[in-house]
Amino acid sequence: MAARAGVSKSLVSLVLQRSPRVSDQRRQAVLTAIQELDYRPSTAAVSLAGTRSRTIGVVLDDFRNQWFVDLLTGLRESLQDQGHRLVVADRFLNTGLDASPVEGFLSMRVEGIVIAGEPDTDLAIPASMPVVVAGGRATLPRADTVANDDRAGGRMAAEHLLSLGHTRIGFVGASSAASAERLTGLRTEVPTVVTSVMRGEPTEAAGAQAVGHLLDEHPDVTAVFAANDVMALGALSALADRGLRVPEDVSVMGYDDTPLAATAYVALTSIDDRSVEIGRGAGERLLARIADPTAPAQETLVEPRLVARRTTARR
Amino acid sequence: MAARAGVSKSLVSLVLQRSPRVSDQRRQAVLTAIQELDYRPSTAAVSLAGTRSRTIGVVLDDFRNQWFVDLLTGLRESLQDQGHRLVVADRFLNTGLDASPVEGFLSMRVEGIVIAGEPDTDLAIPASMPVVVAGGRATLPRADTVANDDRAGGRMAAEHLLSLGHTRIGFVGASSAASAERLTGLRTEVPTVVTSVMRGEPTEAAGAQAVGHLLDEHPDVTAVFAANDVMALGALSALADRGLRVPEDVSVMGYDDTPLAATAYVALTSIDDRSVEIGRGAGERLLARIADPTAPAQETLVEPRLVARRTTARR
DNA sequence: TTGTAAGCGTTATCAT
DNA sequence: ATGATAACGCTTACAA
Repeated sequence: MAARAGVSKSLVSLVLQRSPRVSDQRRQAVLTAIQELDYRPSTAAVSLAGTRSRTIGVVLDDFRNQWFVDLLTGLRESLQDQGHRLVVADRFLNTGLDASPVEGFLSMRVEGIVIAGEPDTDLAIPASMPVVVAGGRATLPRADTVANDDRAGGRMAAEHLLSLGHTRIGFVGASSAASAERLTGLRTEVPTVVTSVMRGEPTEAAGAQAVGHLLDEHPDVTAVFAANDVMALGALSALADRGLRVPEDVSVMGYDDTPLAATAYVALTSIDDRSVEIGRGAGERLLARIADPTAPAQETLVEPRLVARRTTARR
Repeated sequence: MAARAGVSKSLVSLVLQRSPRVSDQRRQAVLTAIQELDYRPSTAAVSLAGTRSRTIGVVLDDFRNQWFVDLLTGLRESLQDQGHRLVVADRFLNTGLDASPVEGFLSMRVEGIVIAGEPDTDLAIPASMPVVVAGGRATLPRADTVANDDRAGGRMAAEHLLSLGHTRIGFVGASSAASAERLTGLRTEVPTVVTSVMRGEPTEAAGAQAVGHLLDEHPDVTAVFAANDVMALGALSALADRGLRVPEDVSVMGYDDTPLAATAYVALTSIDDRSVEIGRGAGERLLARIADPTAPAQETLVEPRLVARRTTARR
């Protein structure tokens, strides 16, 4: 390549790395040659020859969870802007070629890994690899963690419903750590809360069933806090099926502030888990970890935020 | 590395490539050495030394459009299973480092690119790069295209509504090619269709507004076909605001069969655009294109499928 | 079937 | 400020 500019490869390399120790004249020569040849440095060669790959791997637990969109935004702000390339994979993206997404990342010699969501315990990440878990509750052995403060979110939900005059408050959840934490938060403010916690995944069906049980046992409940938006949606269905109006008869709120909740049609009051912030924080932690691999693992909690919409109203 | 197995690098290479011309004995030796050393071939070195990168780039127009999840599933089936690595980027994923996701892909020496959704016209893809547009209407110059047959979908919507006894049918859309095609399909079966097409993006708000106009002018409409699920959602809102029940007073259907439509709460009748199938098809086309770069660009239409749910009912 | 040696396109270390 | 040269970790003829 470099022949075109009439200089050595080393000089090209220096220009590419924006080194200041290059005369403007030579720099220009190289730059024009790059233009003319439509030249792009081979990432393969760069990461092979260089000391760092400048690449960070992001493992998504599931592309269907939309919160990763915001998480990525945050990660970009803290990582990409520092000159790192982001490579995204979900649990299945390159299986077959690799046993797990992590395999692929290791082959790519990524400098660090972000696990978005609940980490698979059997991910087999070498101890030397900097890792941060973003948004997941389960903490990986030596990994930093940046997550939503679910307990604070539960308290916020309580405060919101109390401020609207509700006293008979119900909770519907499932068997996840997040659900449990959110209930704990709620309970600190509303000790009298009545609950219906389903076993298994927090699905729409589970939400519908749970709210059914709840109302069977406590028909006087005037507000329901669901462990997440999907369950809240199930609750809305079940309530409608029973002829109960939301929010006139029963107030409903969810958690996560998913796009679903934000639609005008659903307009669900929810707790925003601040995914962008979590992403940014995770990126920063990862950089710190890379800079100092011996630093002790840290757990950061991000304060959530209430988003009031149409499904909650004054009693 | 290879020293551990007591063989040459070439032999290791052969084993890695699953070459049959290796004695079982040596192969075993290499395999155990790999285990013991926890060795992983460097993708950088592999793609630098090899003739092919075995990598395909996928450009998503927007991570917020969930249909790419299914598209990826299809792509995996046709591409990944053929030994190709998938690298996903959206329009913003690595900008800053690269001018566009395509820049990054070129640096990675991808063997082909899949544009998922509407292609940015200024993507600047070299003529020599195999490209297929998956799911987008706008066709890139020399690119193959695999897309949903929107016109057929429009006809299906018509048949569905007609079979339910509707005769006064309305359409709400926006200014996108897909919207126009879907209307065209509808119109072939229902020439008397009344329409309300908004300028701009097909958003929930646009859907609500459009259905408002439609009912103002044609209060006798008994069924509304929206250009997509999001607009349909807007329509549902507007209808509810007017005190009209769905489907008792008005039937509503959308297009795309998004996760939203599939929820029990919304239960929207929709047209499934068969994204998995589109992904698989796009992958196959891309492989064909790579195999024969001179082949003329082809346009493939995938037949959609009606998914009847609660928002449409017999008149 | 296995080994040898020459690259692949960069960066990095010395020189100059 | 610039260049020569040796890596980087593989693949791929070509030899043996």
